[in-house]
Amino acid sequence: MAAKRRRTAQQEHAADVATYVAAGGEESVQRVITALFSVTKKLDQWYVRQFADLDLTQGEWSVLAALARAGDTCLTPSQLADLSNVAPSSMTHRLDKMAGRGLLQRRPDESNRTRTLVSLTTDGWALFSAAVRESNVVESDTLRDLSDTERHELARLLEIVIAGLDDIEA
Amino acid sequence: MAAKRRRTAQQEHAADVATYVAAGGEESVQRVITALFSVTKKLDQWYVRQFADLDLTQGEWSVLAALARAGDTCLTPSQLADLSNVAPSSMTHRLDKMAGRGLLQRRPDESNRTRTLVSLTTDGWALFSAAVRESNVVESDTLRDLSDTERHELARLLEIVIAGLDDIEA
DNA sequence: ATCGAATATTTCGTCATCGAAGTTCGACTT
DNA sequence: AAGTCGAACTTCGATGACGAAATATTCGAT
Repeated sequence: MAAKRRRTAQQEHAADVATYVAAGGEESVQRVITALFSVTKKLDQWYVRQFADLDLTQGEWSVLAALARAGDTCLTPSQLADLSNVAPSSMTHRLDKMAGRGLLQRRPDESNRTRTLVSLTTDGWALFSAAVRESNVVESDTLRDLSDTERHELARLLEIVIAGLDDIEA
Repeated sequence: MAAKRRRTAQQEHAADVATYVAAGGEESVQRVITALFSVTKKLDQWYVRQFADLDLTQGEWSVLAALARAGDTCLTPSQLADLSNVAPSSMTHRLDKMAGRGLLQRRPDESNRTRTLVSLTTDGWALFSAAVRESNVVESDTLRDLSDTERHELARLLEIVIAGLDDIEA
């Protein structure tokens, strides 16, 4: 039962923020960033479990999702490596395995033969869809205490952040 | 210049959400979750770069941060593995390395000699503090388009989510 | 008191990932 | 038109992470 916990997640979170502030972080920044990672960390744990049912690692999922988001457009191994936050050399073996399972296919780019074009197979799309519907369950649970208005507001604020992300690294 | 991009991050994000919804996800859920991971993914990229300056991998950072958040309380390797989202067996070598660098120390627990207690050294605390101040820079940049009121609201909404996290897995 | 189950840590074999070097191809220069 | 530079992908050696088994200690039951 939840009442047995000595410290609630809220108190835990507040203490963590205090630690980062004491070490030199700004309060208004750390409060948001720490909360962000608390949520995604829990989500990551659940993804590992759920994807195991589908014989899918997080690395494979990131490839699957990147290709699905690209829609009809084929992607190159380099692009997939970028989108998956992984070294290009790591993508070779990962694509080998996934192609072996029939999730995707590689074909040479006719217009530029140094490139390889990767696209999802029907099985790949089916697995993507299954994974989305599975993960939507825990994601929905995660947000269950937020009203529709609050979800909308949360999305709006995060989208403001996203809009500014690409201009920062310059 | 930002105007050169064909699709803005906003449009990209909207298209991604549409893909997940088409695959069977709920719109109000996917809009939030997708945005969440967009932000943390970019942050992760920056952390890798910044921590490289301090000779720190993300795995080592998670150990450092967990010990710092624990404050005076010592943690066991198992607890650190849980908090870092890695297998307990992976923690052994990681602690070996960090102890070798003088960042932390291991000592046997007198009251239960199957346990080992890990705590930060002065050097460990110093590195933690340096890392927090470094990462606060990009984190602050990330939130630069949000007003104080908006940051507060964003933190508030995320904290609602956090408060419900522990009751879900049951 | 002793035996058995449970917990905490480490060791070991295997696989994934990384960075660097190698290979092949396209683009640009002269 | 040949040569050089750069880009894309792969191969290779080394490091890190995982799961299963081994070791050591505690707790509970007979």
